[in-house]
Amino acid sequence: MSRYNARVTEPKWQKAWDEAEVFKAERDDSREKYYVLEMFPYPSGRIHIGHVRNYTMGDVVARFKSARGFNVLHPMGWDAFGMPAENAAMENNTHPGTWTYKNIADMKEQMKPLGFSLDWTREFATCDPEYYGKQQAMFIDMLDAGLIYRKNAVVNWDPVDMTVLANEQVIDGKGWRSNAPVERKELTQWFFKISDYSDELLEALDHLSEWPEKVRTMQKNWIGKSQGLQFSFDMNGGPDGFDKLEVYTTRPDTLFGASFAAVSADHPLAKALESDPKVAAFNAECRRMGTSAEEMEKADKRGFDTGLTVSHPFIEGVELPVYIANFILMDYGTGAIFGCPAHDQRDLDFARKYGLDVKAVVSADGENYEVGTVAFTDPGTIINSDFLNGMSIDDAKADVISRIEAREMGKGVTNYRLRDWGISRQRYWGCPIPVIHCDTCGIVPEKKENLPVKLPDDVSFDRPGNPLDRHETWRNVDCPKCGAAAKRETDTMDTFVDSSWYYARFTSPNAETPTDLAEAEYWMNVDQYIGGIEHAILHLLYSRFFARAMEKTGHLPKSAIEPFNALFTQGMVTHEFYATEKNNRTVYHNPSEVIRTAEGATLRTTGEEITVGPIIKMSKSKKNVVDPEDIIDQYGADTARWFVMSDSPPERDVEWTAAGAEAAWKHLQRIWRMTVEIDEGDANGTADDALALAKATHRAIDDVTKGIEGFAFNKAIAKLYEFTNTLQKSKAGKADKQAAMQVMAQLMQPMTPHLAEEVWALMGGQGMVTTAPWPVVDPAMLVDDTITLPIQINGKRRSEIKVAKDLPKSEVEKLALADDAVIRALDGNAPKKLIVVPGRIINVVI
RNA sequence: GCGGGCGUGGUGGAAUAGGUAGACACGCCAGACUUAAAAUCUGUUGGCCGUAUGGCCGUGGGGGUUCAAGUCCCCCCGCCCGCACCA
Repeated sequence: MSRYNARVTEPKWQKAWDEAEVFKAERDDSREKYYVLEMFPYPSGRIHIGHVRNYTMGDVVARFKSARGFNVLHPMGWDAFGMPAENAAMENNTHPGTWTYKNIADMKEQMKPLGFSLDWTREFATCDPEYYGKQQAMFIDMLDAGLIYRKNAVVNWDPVDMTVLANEQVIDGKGWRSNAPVERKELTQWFFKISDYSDELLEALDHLSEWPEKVRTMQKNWIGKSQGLQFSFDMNGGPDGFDKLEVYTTRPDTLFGASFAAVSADHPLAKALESDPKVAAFNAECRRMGTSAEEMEKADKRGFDTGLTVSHPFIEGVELPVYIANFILMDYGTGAIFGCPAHDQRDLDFARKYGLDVKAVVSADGENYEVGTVAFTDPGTIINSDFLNGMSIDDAKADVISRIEAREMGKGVTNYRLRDWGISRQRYWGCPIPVIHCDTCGIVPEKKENLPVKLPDDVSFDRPGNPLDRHETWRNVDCPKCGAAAKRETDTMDTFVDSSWYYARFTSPNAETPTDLAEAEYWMNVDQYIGGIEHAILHLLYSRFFARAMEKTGHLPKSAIEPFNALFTQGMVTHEFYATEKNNRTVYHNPSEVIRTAEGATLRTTGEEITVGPIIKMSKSKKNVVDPEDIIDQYGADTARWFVMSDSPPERDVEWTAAGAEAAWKHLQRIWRMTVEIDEGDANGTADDALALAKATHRAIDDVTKGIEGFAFNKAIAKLYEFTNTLQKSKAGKADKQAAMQVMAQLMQPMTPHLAEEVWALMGGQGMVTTAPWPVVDPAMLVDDTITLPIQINGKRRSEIKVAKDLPKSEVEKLALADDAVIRALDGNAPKKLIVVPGRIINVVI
């Protein structure tokens, strides 16, 4: 019996597809298009089994839609700018570009054998000058359109390396290389005005019906629309220019419970008080935390009593102390708050720590009570609040706002948590911001005909900091406007900018302009976008904004402002990890170095005992990565593809196990064996068997189609297993089995295209299965005349009866009461209740 | 800390709209084939009690609604993702 040899078969079919150019996408206005896109990878150098899963999902959809007659666009490219290239440059003394393009070549080499239906003619990398030059052109247009501006913002500053650090490079408040405590430093930075679109981005979420609810909720919360009150307290004893303190609150109803006011350490007031060394020291301490919100919120609540007070607007003679506090974000609201400890947990923690009053002003039952360690944040009635007493929270909010407005102390405002998008990066390996700073003309965009502003190649990474800053010939240019000596902007763009429009570039990857509107009109939107849940907020929100900004500047049609029609977020691939201890240091081992048994694990080379760690996301640092190349070498691409699609639902994490891969391989071998057996098999069979097989075939078509359409690939595969079992046991004749096996090949094609081609060819299929139309289900073949109804007695399943599909309810009741188990249970009595759910279940209540 | 999600046999998981919990697969066990092993095929397999008909218990834990709860409601626990300069 011939064994299926993936190593020979897979390259053969890949060559055939290439030669027939079956995956090349071309605009054809007479055909309906379908655009499938997986989030493009960062070229780290190795593909990862997580990539295989991501791209296989996209490939299944692409191949399925293609079989369904759509004109499919399924492109691939590289998210190629970013810090790892610079880190590699520092470590290995290579140029980031050399490193990146080598990685791209390596990864492409690893992806090709997987047989994805990708149109490689559209490939690009975001670090190609042809790509980032178009991005610069759009930057200039967006600057003209008022979508970009400059303002001061804080960055993590490493005082030893004299460089800006990313949040992930700050570890416990220290620089990752220098180990020096980081400082917060203000720099003038470039921003996209995403906040202009806060409300629109929020409203439009409601129409993204094919996005996961959880992603929409996360974005909604991120945008964080709130109705609140912005008003000024009169301040007592403040420094010059600080006779007022402006605060923002979403709980004006709790104003009578206020017991303190607090400002951020970055607030102008806090800075103005820094002549006091104690204030300066406290502020410096707060600023030592790095810039991430997470760090600030996790830190112990701490405050500094400034000795200043503010007057309560409604309670004569009451003054509240003003603190500088480490948990107030300067970026949200006004950077200053009033604290009502009874009804906000952070304020309560703070108040308990500093011995401030805690007065309940909202009560569930209208009665007064003592607040313990948990703030009361539920709805209720206002108490202890003078003219607000007895009101609901909403009425009290409205009342306080109107009174404050009447006294001209402030006003009700709509506030958003969403901040403008800071895109300045003080780094080399990114898209240069195409502007020039001229002493006379100010900020002048580069002339479009001079684009791209290319990154200079002659740079060194032997010292920290941005090489562009010290590159004199690159930096010193003539002002495009007046011709005087001027300086180029040395900040480059956040890599999120690169990934905010690549989907649009794929529709016309060689256009002289950023997009070709006719192509964009035809191919946009992305019909199915697939990627990791970790991108739920930033990448997806930025892309939604950027599409709008592109539309405003004429680079996308109006119809494409919401670029992703459907979104699917897939889970990670996980694996247990292996560790040994050496000299008190943990050493991690790759799964390929390990012999794993049911009891434990040993090192392949030395037989040393190994600790088996929990199942976690595959990561380089824990070395628990499985190399797809090894899997392909051992079993072939189809096995890898089949395995990552089977078992786990795609939105959930999947654990890579050697046993699972082995099982996938066995199944594919079994399919091939069956194919050969059918080919060599008996022509004779009965009509009954033929009908049963045909029914099973149509059942399989229906199930697999629904499975793929619903992104339930694991269920589609389970149905294919069932169909395989049925087909193997079938006594139908050769022609009938061949027909069934052809359908099997068609249904398997999206998952295991190479094997499917081979099966299709041997079973006499016309042409390639990759280009064959999807099989059509005959609904008449799905119908069964009789159904089995379970009988419950008091809610527990005790028996079952077979009845005709459309037997009337009264007849079903009679049959149920005649059932042995029911007669026994009733013991001559009448049932209390008899519930018949047609087609579903019978429940006899005794 | 805040926001979002997930939790079902030994394992991965299935279960339209509240209606048979455990489809399908792995593993285990038993059998067939084989000198033997591998491969393959067949069968069994949630736990406990029972020779058996059968009974009880079971979807992270606790409570509730219902004729009926994995599914709905309340409380709790554990794990994962994000938190704006990682990509």
